[in-house]
Amino acid sequence: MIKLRDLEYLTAIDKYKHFGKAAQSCFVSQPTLSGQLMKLEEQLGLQLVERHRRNVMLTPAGEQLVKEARKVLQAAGHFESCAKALLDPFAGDLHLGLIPTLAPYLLPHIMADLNTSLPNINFFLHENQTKILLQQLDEGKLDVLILPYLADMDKFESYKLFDEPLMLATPKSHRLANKKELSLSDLHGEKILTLADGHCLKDQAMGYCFSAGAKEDNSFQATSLETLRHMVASGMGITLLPALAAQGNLASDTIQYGKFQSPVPVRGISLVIRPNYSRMQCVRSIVASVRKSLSRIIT
Amino acid sequence: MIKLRDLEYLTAIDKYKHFGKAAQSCFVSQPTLSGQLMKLEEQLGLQLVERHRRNVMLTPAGEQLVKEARKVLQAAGHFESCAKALLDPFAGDLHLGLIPTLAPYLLPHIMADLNTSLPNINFFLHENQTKILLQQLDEGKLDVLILPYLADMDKFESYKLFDEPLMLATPKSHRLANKKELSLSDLHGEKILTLADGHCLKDQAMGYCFSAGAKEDNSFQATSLETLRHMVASGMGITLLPALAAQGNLASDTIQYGKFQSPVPVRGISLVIRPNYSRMQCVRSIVASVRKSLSRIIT
DNA sequence: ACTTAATCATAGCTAAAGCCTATCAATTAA
DNA sequence: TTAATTGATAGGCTTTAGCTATGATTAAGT
Repeated sequence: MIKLRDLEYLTAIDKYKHFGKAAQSCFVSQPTLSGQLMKLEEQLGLQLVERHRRNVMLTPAGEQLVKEARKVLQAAGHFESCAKALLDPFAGDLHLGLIPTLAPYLLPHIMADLNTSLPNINFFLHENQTKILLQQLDEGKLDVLILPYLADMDKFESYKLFDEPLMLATPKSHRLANKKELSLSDLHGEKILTLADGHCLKDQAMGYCFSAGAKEDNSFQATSLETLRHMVASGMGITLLPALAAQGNLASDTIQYGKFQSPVPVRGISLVIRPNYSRMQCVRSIVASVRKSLSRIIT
Repeated sequence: MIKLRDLEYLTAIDKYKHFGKAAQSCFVSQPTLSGQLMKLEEQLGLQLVERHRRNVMLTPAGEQLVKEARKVLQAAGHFESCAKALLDPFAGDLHLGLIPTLAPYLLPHIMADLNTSLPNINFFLHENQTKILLQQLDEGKLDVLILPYLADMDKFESYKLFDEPLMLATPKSHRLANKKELSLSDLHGEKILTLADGHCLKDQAMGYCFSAGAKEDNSFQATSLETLRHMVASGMGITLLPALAAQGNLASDTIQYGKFQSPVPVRGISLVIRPNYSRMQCVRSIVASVRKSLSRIIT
């Protein structure tokens, strides 16, 4: 295998036509350059340099190979400068995965801050259900997920970002619409509208509801939170909505959003990465940025 | 300095996503590849590979640098294949220098054979006076000279090709035109037309003439053998012409070419190269080819 | 749950290679 | 003839790329 150093020696000889000066330019002794060049010639099986006391010159083969050598060294130099440019741990592309019940409500609150604190990171956003996100994270297609951390994700590493309260969404006409001091136990006997299977929010929300004695309304399953919200708005039933989705008074004329008193049902939103993920500095910045953004919103 | 071997390891990891298999493809042990890759990462200051038991993947930086690495390796490969192509000692360009009193008369006799015996050599022909040719040979602008070898060329290496007799060129009307058993001493008292200074033929021819008691006609100096021939043809005088220039019966209706009896005046034509010239095999072929070509012409 | 297999990292060693200083040999210039 | 220049040679030192053996961790199978 050719060595890059030898190619440097060769180009230096071509430049200086003098072993001593060429060696000096390579910061080695003259015997070193002399010896290595001879080895290279032996290795290639052809003479590259014509040696005379007064006059060193390249053979035709040497001339031609110097051109090739320069190309190789140029490519190697590009490799190194490329590596140097990549040294900035706060630069490059980053693929961020979020679940559908979080992305549209969270992103408006965090992206501005993220782009400010990590100006050289290009965020690519991916919206999918938990299972798919985890698989893509594992495959390396995604770098970072933001989703509720569950026990079965213990092969990954997670950083808690915030707890998102679940709020009760009711039609204005509903009996719970104007109740103060709302508690989970108030759900007893209610039928709850839910999302379709696969959305982790469904499992979490129904977990709270079951334990409170409420039941799932099996007559319909919404494919998105917005569908769910519209169903509540049109009086079809009640549901639990994450705080961020309830915020902003969407359909506030027809829907009442109620806060639960303690124990407040929440879903814990975490940032999830592969263990050994290479850009930990970046991850720490993201965690800090999102926490800061959220602290202004979730009390 | 980056090492090409490390770049091979990196691309192998990219290909196999598996240290053991990548190492096998590079014909090294797994710990070797593992260690070298870690060194590379440390050297660049950035992580290239995300290591998991089940799943090895490149970091974004790694992905990008693998592309650069491939370019470097491709250039290196081209260097080596280029070297292999140059291995053939009987291929490539060769710059051949000849003097003006030889080139037009010798080349027709030798080029066909040279091109046959060295089909992959591209001969570039250069016609100049001895002094210039020697300087260009020394500078490496020329590879091989064909000219009369003189004592002051002892810093070069020479191979005798043939002895070219010098013939007497006279107008048909000249007193020596029809003389049989021509001898140098017959030149006694004659005035000899000569070439301009700088042509080595002038010095050689006049050397023979002086020692025979002839003198130089200072009224004119020809700049080429053809001019000289025309001057003889038009009755302006006599001169010595090299046999190859006299051959072919040029202007044979007006000029008589006479052979000298022994001692025959000759100029010894040699092939001259730099000592240590890299393509000796080629030189030997040229010498052999020219000698063979000439043996058919000069008796 | 325990065992086995797979896989990458670590430790310790060896051999080769690159580099150095000192010196030689050959040439050129004074 | 002498001194200076220049590339090659000799011998030794240090680094490093490579190996084998082993450890640690995870995935999978019984």
